[in-house]
Amino acid sequence: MTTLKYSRQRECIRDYVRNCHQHPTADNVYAGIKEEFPNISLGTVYRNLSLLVELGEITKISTGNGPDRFDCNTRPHSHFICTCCHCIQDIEMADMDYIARKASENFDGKILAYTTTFYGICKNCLDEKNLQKSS
Amino acid sequence: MTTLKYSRQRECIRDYVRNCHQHPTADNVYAGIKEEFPNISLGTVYRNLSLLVELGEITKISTGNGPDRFDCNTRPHSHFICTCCHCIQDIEMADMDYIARKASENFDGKILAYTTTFYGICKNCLDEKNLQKSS
DNA sequence: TTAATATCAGTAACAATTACTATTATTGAT
DNA sequence: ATCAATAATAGTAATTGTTACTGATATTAA
Repeated sequence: MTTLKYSRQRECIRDYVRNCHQHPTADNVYAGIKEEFPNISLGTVYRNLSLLVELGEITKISTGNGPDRFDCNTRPHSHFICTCCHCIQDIEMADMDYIARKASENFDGKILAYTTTFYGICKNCLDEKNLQKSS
Repeated sequence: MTTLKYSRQRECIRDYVRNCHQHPTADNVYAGIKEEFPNISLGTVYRNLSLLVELGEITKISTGNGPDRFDCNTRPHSHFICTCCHCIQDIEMADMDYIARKASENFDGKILAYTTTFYGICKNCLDEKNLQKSS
């Protein structure tokens, strides 16, 4: 077991993710903290992001295509990915573990966790195209 | 619009995925059809796999780490990934659209699709470790 | 202050996938 | 059947996202 040592870079990375509500990529974080740490390395960003994920301080979102994103929201929730502008939004669902309970019914393995990702068109893109949510 | 032309390689790739129920990776497909096409190119496999996905004949599964997998099952369903042996299994869920409806309730975009991925320990791994599903 | 060592910046390596190019196969029209 | 048009191919190079390595630096506890 290797003990954790403080680092200003890590704190900056954590703060950046905490205050960024756009689900930033590693590159976004890298660009975002370049001001404060002009010669920080991209490797340092990656290393600290995965460390923070391990510590449970942030979470990682795999989008399916393109780079992973990071999220300061560590409570269980889902994500919506707009197929039009590729933005990512949080979706809070009333009864999240209904899904796991239902899935367990006809499955003989042990379900420990799950993620749900929704795809569609976000409010902004609907508005731009003058479309309705229900049509 | 570019018209589609027949190719024996593509047919072979489609058949392979159709008959393989292990959710193969591009590499698996590549290896699997090497017998019939000894000098097929990996690029050809990738190109045809994504073409078949576009055509809706197969689906692509992003696992979050490691290469993408492909699935002959095009009906809406979920996947279970064993964190122990890394196998992937289909999970059929009773009321898939209950979830989409529920998520739509407090979301102002238009939800068109969603995927749920479950993580846990599969039956085989539970048995090997003499564990119970509920413990 | 010092010794131990976690973290760093910089860079090289890596794995998965895509793009490029000259050649080959398929197709529809003659 | 032959032929021109062009989609698809094999082979390879390039790209992308991420991780591993290395010698220097920063943090920590004694």
